Amino acid sequence: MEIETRKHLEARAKVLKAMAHPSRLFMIEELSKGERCVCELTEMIGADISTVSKHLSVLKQAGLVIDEKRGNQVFYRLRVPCILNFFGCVESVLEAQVKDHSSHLNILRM
Amino acid sequence: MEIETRKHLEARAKVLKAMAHPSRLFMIEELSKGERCVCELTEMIGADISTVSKHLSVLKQAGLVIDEKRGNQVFYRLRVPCILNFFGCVESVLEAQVKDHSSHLNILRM
DNA sequence: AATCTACTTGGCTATATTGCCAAGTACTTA
DNA sequence: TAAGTACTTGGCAATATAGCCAAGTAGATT
Repeated sequence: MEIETRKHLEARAKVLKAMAHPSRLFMIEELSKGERCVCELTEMIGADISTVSKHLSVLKQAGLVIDEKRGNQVFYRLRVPCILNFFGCVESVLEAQVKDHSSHLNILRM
Repeated sequence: MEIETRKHLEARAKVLKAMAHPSRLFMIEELSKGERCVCELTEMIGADISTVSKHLSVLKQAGLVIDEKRGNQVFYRLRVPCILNFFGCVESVLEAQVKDHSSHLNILRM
């Protein structure tokens, strides 16, 4: 495999990896509705604020969100709006799994 | 956060996590062109066959691929064709990063 | 200035992931 | 049946991730 290909794959993997956590997915969904401060996300997620802050920093490192300090709060927002379309496909993977599961059940029923 | 929401987020995170590795992204791309046996993928990736086999098993667990044994080879193929559209958005994240980087350079130039 | 609120960062432990080698399975061919 | 090919699985060491607490920073309030 070429070195360029590998670098490109690594860059894409980094973005996906950043999204690949339940709390971070939640944040992305929530931020798709508009900007949120760390304290709002913390309350919704119900983890320690330091944990939430670190998750947000992962999203920021991956280029998915932008932060802006206003007063003593820090607001985060999505940097790329299309992120959400993303989930359509993830859903179809999950639906295919459900389908397979039920067809297994059908086989058992026969 | 509700328990249902959390479960759903975990399911989606699992799919993304399975994709979030350079070699596995490569496999997905390659499989989008058609089925491939483990040995073909192994040669392209250049890792140990056991490593490649384990990566494929991660993709399978996540419901992204299906395997079929024919003779003494095992062929893998994508289970959900839309996976590739996925990457359009990842690309736009990466492009946004490049843009930001170059605007930083512009600032330095001023 | 002292205190409060909202965060970030360091440090730690527990847990998960990665990738290799070695060993096992399952077909195929000699 | 013996040996080869194509895989999968177990086991291990190195590395990365997750989440909490404690400590630090920065702006707001008293």
